Amino acid sequence: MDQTDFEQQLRDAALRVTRPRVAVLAAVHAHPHADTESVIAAARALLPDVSHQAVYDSLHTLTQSGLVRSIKPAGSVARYETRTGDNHHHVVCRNCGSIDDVDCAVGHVPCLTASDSHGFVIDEAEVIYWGTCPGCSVRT
Amino acid sequence: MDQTDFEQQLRDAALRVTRPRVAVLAAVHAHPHADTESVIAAARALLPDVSHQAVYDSLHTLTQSGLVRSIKPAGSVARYETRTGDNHHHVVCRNCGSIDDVDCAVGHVPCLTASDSHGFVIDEAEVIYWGTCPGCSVRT
DNA sequence: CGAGAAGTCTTGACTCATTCAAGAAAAGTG
DNA sequence: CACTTTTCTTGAATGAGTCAAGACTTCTCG
Repeated sequence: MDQTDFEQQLRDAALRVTRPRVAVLAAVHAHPHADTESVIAAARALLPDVSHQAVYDSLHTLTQSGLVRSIKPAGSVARYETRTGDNHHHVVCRNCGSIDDVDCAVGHVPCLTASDSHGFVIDEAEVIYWGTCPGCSVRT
Repeated sequence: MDQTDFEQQLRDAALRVTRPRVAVLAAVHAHPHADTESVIAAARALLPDVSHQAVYDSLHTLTQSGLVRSIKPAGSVARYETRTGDNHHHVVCRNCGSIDDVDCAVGHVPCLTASDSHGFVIDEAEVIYWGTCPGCSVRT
C-alpha cells in the first residue's frame, strides 16, 4: 500500500485525487481506529499544512464512498478505519477505550436478520462488544 | 407504573429518592428513545423547575444503576430507555433517525460470543441495525 | 497544451450537547 | 430534630464538529 494505491482507490471511487485525500486515506490506513485528532496529526506528517476542515471533509467523502468506515462507540469521539465491506465488528474496552476488530460470531453476515424489523428495511448491522481489554484486566 | 413504582425502583437500586430522579425516570419511561432535550422537557412537565444539570446527573446515575440504558447511534445525541436487561437491540432509520426496538435475532444472548475476542473479557454486545423506516421508505 | 467549470481547500468564526465547579438545599440516619 | 452526605441549582466553560466565503486545484474538452 503506497501512495499510488491510494490514488487508485480514489479514482476507482470516482473521486478527485487531491493531496489531502491521499494523506487522510494513508493516515487512516496506517492507524486503524484512530480518532479524528490522530488522523489530522498523521495526515500532517505527510502534508504539513492540511487544515482540520479538509480532513473532516475528506473523511466524510471517503466514508460516503465506502473507502473508510467510521465508528462512534458511546463515550468516544469518531474513529475511522479502512477495513470495510467485510462485516467485521469491534470490541471496545470500557476502561481504556481501546478498540480491536472481531469477525462476526455467528457465521457470516449473521446479525443482519433481525427477528422483527417493524417494517424497517435494514441494510447494515453494527455490533459493538463491550468489555475489558487484556491490559486493563490484569491491572484490576 | 405510577410514581410509587418509580420510587420503589430507586430504593431497590439503593439510590436516594429525589423529585428530579422520579421525574426523569417517569419521563424516560413515558418516552422511550427520547433524547436528552426531550427528557428534560418531559421531566419539567412533572417538575417545572428541574435544572438540565439535575437531569443529566440523574440520567447518569440511573444508567449506572441499570434503571435506564443509554444509546448513542452515530450522528445522534444520547437517547434513553427504561427497557433494560433483556438484551434487545435497535433499528435506526438513516433518514429520519427514528428508533425502534428489536429482539435479538439469533436466539437469546447470541452475539455475546465473538469468534475471537483478542483476550478481551466481553460483558455486553450492542447491536444497531441501520436502515430505512416504513415512513421514509414510502416517501422515496 | 491551455482555459474554463466544477469541485475542494483554507481560514476563521460559531454551535450546541455535555461537563465542570461552588455553594445551597434536600434525603436519609440515629 | 439536628447532622452528615448526597444531590440540585446556577452559571460558566469545553470541545468535537459544522458553517460560510473566498481562493485554489483538479479534471475535462477544445
